[in-house]
Amino acid sequence: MSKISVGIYDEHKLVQEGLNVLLKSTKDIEVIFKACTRNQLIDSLNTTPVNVLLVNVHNVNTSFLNLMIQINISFPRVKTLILSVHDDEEVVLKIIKTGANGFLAKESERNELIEAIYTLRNGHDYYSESITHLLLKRYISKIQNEQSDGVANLKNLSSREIEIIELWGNSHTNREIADKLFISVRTVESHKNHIMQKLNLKTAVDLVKFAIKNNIIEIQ
Amino acid sequence: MSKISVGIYDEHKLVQEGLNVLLKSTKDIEVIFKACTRNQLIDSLNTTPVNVLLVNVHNVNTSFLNLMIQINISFPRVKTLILSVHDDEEVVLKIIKTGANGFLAKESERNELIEAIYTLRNGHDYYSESITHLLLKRYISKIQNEQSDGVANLKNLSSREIEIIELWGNSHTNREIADKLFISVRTVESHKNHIMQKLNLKTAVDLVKFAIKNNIIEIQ
DNA sequence: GTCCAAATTCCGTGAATCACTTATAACATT
DNA sequence: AATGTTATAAGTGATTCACGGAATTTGGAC
Repeated sequence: MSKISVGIYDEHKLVQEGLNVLLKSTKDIEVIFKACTRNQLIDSLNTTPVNVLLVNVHNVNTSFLNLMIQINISFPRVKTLILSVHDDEEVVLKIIKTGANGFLAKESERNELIEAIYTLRNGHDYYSESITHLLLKRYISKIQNEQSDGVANLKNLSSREIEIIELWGNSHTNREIADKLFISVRTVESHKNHIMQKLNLKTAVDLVKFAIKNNIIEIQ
Repeated sequence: MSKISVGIYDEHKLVQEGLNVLLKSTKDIEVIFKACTRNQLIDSLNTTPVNVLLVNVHNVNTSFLNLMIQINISFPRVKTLILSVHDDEEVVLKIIKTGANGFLAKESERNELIEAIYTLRNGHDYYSESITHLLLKRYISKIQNEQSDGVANLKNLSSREIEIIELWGNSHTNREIADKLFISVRTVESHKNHIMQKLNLKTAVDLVKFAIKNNIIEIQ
């Protein structure tokens, strides 16, 4: 197997050099370029689209995120490995959303860096343990809350009211609902009004959102 | 620290006994009851709400999932640890959604079982490695796809039309949208009509669903 | 430049829905 | 008996929908 080509992007020259030294002693890895600015980085990638791009991010702002999105779209074969001291959920999520293939948290050491680079070259993603924990925690609480929300907030609504939202949420008009339930259109309206009051919603759009969030209706 | 009380639920007597033997030799763990049927299980939990409930699931069907939901709601302090040979994403997700606190895949061994029980008793969740990988993979692809999905289906809509849906989807009335964009209410209506035609949608509810699916609007 | 298709703007009309209020009977809770 | 919730229904005026037509602008294609 040929060597793994790596590019380094870091705005701090010194840190960049440090990373370079860390990698230099591994003979399967070859650092092809080191970039300090965005233009340098794009230029370097255009001439040599490396296997793995090591990105050390200091400030996670919109322009950085856009840069990452651009790179991941323009150079899909270049695997991006993020190095960041930021480990709060929001930031990590934002970065991963840009399409990053790996993420090393601040406690990662040299051997983990090497391992991550190998993993990325082999086509897999690598996230260091604290990051996976973070994501998992969030994901699990997310999918579990989908459920419990679906039970909790609904307790205020009567079964008839839920029935109305279900039908309406499945694209039936008030007329159709009324016919189906053998009640008048006005009653259907009344039920909906009560629901809106109970849930303190402004528009019909809000009600649809609520119904989706609480698994009363589905997005097909 | 007092012993960890454990309940075992397994429909197969033999397997149940096997689990019991595995735990018996650990002196910090005390198996309080073993249940074969749902009624037995509920009764046992009512008399002794154990620290950890070990559930070996054979068939993941709706009635099992409902049982788990019921238990996790009725006995929030009982931590449920799922044992399952099923490791396909759908099944695992369904089970975790019931509120399970831990999940051991088929390749887990005795020491992992013990570790998981300790972890649960200490108030944390435990998911064996293959499960965390599964979930992470799904989650990451999910949050990364949120990005690209938002671009695709919209190509038929003009930018003005998208603007309209965005505002409308964020709970603005036609009147508000008209004022904001300095156009008449009728124009707003026209745009929405065009959109409905283009996308072949029946009701406003459908449009909300479309907008959510395509990340034009968010469920907060 | 000319022409065409699409985008954007606006309106008419009648039906449907919304927002807010009132009201009654049934039923459960206290 | 008093109170509260639910399900039902309606009045009224404002808003929105559904369907139609139409004028103006804009961006390409020829």
